[in-house]
Amino acid sequence: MPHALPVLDTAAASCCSPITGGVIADHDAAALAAKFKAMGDPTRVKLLSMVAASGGGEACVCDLNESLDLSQGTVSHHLGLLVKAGLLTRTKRGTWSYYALVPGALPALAETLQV
Amino acid sequence: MPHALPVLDTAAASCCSPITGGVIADHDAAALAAKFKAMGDPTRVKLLSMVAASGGGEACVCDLNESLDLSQGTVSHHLGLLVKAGLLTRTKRGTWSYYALVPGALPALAETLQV
DNA sequence: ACCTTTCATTGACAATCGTCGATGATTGGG
DNA sequence: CCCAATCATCGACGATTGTCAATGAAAGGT
Repeated sequence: MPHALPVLDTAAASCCSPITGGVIADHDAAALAAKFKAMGDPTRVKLLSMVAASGGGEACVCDLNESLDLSQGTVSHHLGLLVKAGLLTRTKRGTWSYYALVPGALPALAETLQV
Repeated sequence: MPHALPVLDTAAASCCSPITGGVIADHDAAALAAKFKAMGDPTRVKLLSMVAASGGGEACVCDLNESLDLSQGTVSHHLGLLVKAGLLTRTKRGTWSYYALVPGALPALAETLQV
């Protein structure tokens, strides 16, 4: 390739190593960020942990509420965010609401962090 | 166990399955949430991806800047947040700044998401 | 010595977030 | 039929966030 632009060439050589590939697409970056954002709050991390650790993989709001020292409305709000992010599911049985992990959601996220 | 409190017992049986254990401690929840929060923005996810995909594991700001359609100051701000969160390191060489992944930081996070 | 380049930092602004109290919607029981 | 319990939703508030334009700091080249 004759007539390459020498100015650009030397500039690149002196400073920048090109991004070699594997850079995430905009759409995927947004989707990933949305899930991480949902986990970017201590209360929601604790909620996920409680649900994951609860027997049968399900937890009732009455459990989650009383061990969090937050108003009931606030806890409900956090749970709603986790559902909207695709990390939890909500099932109403009678008067009670039960939350469970979306199967595979957290492992799928973990995958994106592996080398 | 005689003399268990029947009211509490039946209440628990009708509603709540107890958190069986393994619930994350407050301090750990906060630490985890801080890292996830740092990844809870599309721009920062792309930055991490670019650094991870760059040759030699290092990326210069001049690279990162020009492919992001954001002001230089904004990109620098995001990079600073990722450094503060313990996900990236910054090394100045001459006029240029190079960012690299903190070794093991992302795999450690991935570990916390595994079943 | 000056000027340019590279990058971090500051100040400012709108937008979003976490929280609460209060209200609303369902369900179950007397 | 009404009442109590469970939980979601709403309105409001202070605090934090993402962004930019502008400025500051340090290094290199001429």
